[in-house]
Amino acid sequence: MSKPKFQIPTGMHDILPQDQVYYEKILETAKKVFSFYDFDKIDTPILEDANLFIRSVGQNTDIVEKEMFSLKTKGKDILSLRPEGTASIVRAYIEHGFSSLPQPVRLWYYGPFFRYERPQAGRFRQFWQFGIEILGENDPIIDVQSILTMYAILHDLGLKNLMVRVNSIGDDNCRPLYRKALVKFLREKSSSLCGDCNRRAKTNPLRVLDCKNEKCQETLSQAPQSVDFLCDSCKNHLKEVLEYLDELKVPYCLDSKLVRGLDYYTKTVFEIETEKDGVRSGALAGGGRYDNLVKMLGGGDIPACGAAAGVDRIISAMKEIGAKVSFPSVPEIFFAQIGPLAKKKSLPILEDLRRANIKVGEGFGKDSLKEQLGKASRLGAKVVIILGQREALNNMILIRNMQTAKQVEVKQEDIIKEIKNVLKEQ
RNA sequence: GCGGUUGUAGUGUAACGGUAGCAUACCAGCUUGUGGCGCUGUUGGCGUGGGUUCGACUCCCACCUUCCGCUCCA
Repeated sequence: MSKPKFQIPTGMHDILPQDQVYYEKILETAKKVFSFYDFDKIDTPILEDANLFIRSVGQNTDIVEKEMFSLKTKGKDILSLRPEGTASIVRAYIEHGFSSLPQPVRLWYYGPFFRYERPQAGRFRQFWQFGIEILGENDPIIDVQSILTMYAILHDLGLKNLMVRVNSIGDDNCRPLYRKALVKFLREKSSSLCGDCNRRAKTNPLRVLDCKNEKCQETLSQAPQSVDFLCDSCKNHLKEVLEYLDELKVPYCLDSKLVRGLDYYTKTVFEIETEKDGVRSGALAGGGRYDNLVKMLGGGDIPACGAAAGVDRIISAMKEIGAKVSFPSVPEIFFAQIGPLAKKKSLPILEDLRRANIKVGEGFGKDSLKEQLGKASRLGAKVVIILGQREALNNMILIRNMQTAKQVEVKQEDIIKEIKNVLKEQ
């Protein structure tokens, strides 16, 4: 009979113990910033009604067209593994009547997201994101707070050469005008654009601007720019955003070609990446304003703004620059036991140590003292406490200093006190 | 979805159309109450399925997987 062989599904990965420190470090850093800016945590389910994403992210986006993991329940509902966070949070905002809370409502989240794509650098089918949403306020300072919150976290993680790219894609008043002008331009230049661009010119013209093809970029450098078409209110909004950014001295640039692949954005859009000598990392975080989404999903006329960051990508960036993360502390104390009676008494003693908040390792499963001391040594323990048959009978216990190889015998009831003394001396 | 790339013990790596080595880790010993080393030994592998062949880890095909690029995004 052959052994069954299971493999992790495409694009998924195990987060092994040695990588957990990175995830913890990022979460911890993010939490500090979130707490300072008064964000509250929210968790939403990993599965949602597929239509929630189709409505919000957009029917014609790649995410919806080909990247959703969907399934049908026994009740015939179509559910999808969440491909992003904003839609669920807006749903929760509406469903729980958050509009009756003091506005704006500031929320943060952290968790796994899923997109059915071909895996490649910084891209997986299950990936981790943290993000924020600020709902119920349309002041441009909120946009800048979203940017700043993400920037601060990346900065605090030690990432260098961060660059914020900002753009405005207008609103329902002015975007159609821009779109029209762009389509006209694309049609005129269609012979000097690649096939992909021509296809996208029809389905989602704004995204032609993203094309990586050099020849297309050359042509597109003369394309109309969205900022030139903004209506007065959008223009002012952008102007204020940039003014706040100037005050902050955050490195940023206005990138007229920055458009995002989700349909719900209005006005401000942004991405944060690292950029050194013209080499760009690709987005580590991104977001923008979405003033129409709450209404689109059945809520009130609530403006909002948000951002999300890719944890896996941040980790690659951290590893590239050799960012320091602290590894979990190894126990300084090791417990060794000899003989059946001592072994029986060992668990209660360990419990006493745990209650006294003393971290201690053990070598149960290895019964020879030699092996246990070997393990203690390899772990780097400074002190080993030894309970043998003799000590167990006399209610005594040995404390061995691993550096000096000296050991003393103390009463079992004094073990906590004695250990604390020894640790103090270290 | 398209293009390229990858697949040999847990990990890292060899070789060959004819019985798969090496290193490291793990486990067990080195006489049973005292140290990381050392020595000895054991366990464990050709991604899957077909085809060619007397014989395939090796050649061919398909699929799966890995990584990279396109698409797109975090």
